[in-house]
Amino acid sequence: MSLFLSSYENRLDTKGRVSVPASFRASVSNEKFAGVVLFRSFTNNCIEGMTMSRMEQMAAATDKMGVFDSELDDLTAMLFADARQLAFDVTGRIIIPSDMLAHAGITDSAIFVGRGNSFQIWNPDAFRAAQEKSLNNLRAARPNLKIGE
Amino acid sequence: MSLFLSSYENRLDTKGRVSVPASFRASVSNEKFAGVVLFRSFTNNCIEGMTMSRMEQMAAATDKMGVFDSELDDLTAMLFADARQLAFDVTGRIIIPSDMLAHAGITDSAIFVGRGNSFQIWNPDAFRAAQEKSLNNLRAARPNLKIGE
DNA sequence: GGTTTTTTTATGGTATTTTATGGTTTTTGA
DNA sequence: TCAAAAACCATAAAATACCATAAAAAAACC
Repeated sequence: MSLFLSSYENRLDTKGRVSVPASFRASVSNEKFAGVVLFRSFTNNCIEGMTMSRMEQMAAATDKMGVFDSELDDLTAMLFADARQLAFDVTGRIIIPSDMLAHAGITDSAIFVGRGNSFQIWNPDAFRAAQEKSLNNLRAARPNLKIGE
Repeated sequence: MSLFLSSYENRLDTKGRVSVPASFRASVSNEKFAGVVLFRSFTNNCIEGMTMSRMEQMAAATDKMGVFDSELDDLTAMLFADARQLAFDVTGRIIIPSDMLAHAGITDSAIFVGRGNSFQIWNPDAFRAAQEKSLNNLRAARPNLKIGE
């Protein structure tokens, strides 16, 4: 799977359709499902997005936990119950459900934000503010990311 | 097997018929049994649903427990004795048995809730309350789900 | 290097199909 | 024979596919 990189701001039309950035579509192009899976973020006021195969990996990961585990309940409730699979139309657009738009405070335009193996969709202004905050957090405390094991 | 994602609220008609959401039917479409298996949840006031092949996986998983385990007795009683297989009619509807409706408190409408490899059927109001609770739980403590090994 | 041409991408509107849902008729089986 | 279940038919609403154009990016050209 190729990575979701960079940020792209696109307009919503009257029917709520919005183009998924071409470069994101390219990242999905060799998936069997030609579209994306979205769900409301429970950490930010934004929408989380990923490929279907990534979602299937999530399901496989939950299978390794106990089937009747109560912690798992909450997680699968938000991950799967809230998720929507949205196919691209011919020109590469999706219609973001209105409850998700409300959650993210998106009205007339949305910004698609690359997150590596996934992406997010934000209200453009809210994103810029959050981005500023992330920068300050990182300056205050350098993260401990290791590439070699 | 494709995943059960998202939530769909559908009405029951006077005869108790309710449409299984089209996307759920799609998840079942390459199964040999064109329908679903339901049983009463013993963790929530709802109905558990899955494909026949998932049910077979469950049977295989119970084999890993001791044959004369007393927990297994109760589990298999609910899983297999209580389970009903319901075929879709031409338009994709099923009739949910009345004891299951009573268990879930479903009267005039039901919400089909994706859970990844399975799904649930809830009273819509009860589901929304439970969902709110899950969201709060997750916000309080971020779950630790790892996809890489 | 700058200009023109071509291609890709984003966006707007319309037509078609699918889906949910209500009702009626036929079949089954007790 | 009668009631319950299954099959059949019809329709409105929602979702999806289709077509057409404008804007932007990339490529080709001088």
